[in-house]
Amino acid sequence: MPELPEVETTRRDLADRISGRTVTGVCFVAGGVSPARELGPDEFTDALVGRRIERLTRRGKYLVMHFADGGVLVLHRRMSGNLLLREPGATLDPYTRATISLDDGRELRWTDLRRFGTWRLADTPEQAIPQMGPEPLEDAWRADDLAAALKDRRAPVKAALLDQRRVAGLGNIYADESLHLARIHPRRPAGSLAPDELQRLHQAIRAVLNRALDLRGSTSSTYMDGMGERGTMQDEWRVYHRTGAPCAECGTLITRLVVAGRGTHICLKCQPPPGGTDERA
DNA sequence: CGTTACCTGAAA
DNA sequence: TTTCAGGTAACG
Repeated sequence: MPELPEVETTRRDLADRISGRTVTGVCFVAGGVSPARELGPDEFTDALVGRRIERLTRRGKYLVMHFADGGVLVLHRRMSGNLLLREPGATLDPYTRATISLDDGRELRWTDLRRFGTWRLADTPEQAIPQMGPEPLEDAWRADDLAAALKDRRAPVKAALLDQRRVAGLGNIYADESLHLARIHPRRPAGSLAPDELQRLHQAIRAVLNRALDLRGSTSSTYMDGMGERGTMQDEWRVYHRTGAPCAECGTLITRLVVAGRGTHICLKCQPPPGGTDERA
């Protein structure tokens, strides 16, 4: 899915453009699973129409639309969801599953090829968002916090990075990219990292996420920002989706393996396997 | 802990 | 035809 940088890019694109607008209509495209799983389309529409959008925030990979009455609409894009703001009469976007009409005539469109994305209405964000770890781009997040989150864990460090309860917002792309930048093998037990490795990983996560934010995220197939444009971070991927291509650091060909059930991309020379044993794809 | 399920393709 | 897919929840 869109990970932290992609969700934050969308938030920045849309926040000022939809703040102050009132919802005038909601339409769910018929057929298939609706993003609003908990309420029927009519009920959901009734619950949204007439409410004024006050601001748009983000927590991990969740987008939160705050209404003037204090309630929230919490969106999660999962694998292929996008939230686009379109002008009146704009041509239809592929895989549009739902639309929210605004009082300036513009329309928010929810596109989602795989239909995994979810919308939840709640009184507060906490009601709709599960417990989640710290935001890695906040100043308050230090190497010590990462160390504490990984301490005593025997799970592969990559699995720990993908666990939103330890750090919020990392997904498969930026976990792989961060581990390569930090020169750490994804199968290393999380609790086995030395202090200097934790330091490097902490710094790498920040560097990778900040660079991705500068480049407005990564687009490989379905991701788009709030205006429907592509990000360009994919042009700087070090390992992700680069199986068989040379590592920019040492020229070794990038290997693909499966860790924590996810496709994982590494340079075996830059990221030596744990235990000295040979590791293959 | 790892695996499966959810859904619909796109790419090999 | 088969594999892979940016995420999570549920299951064993």
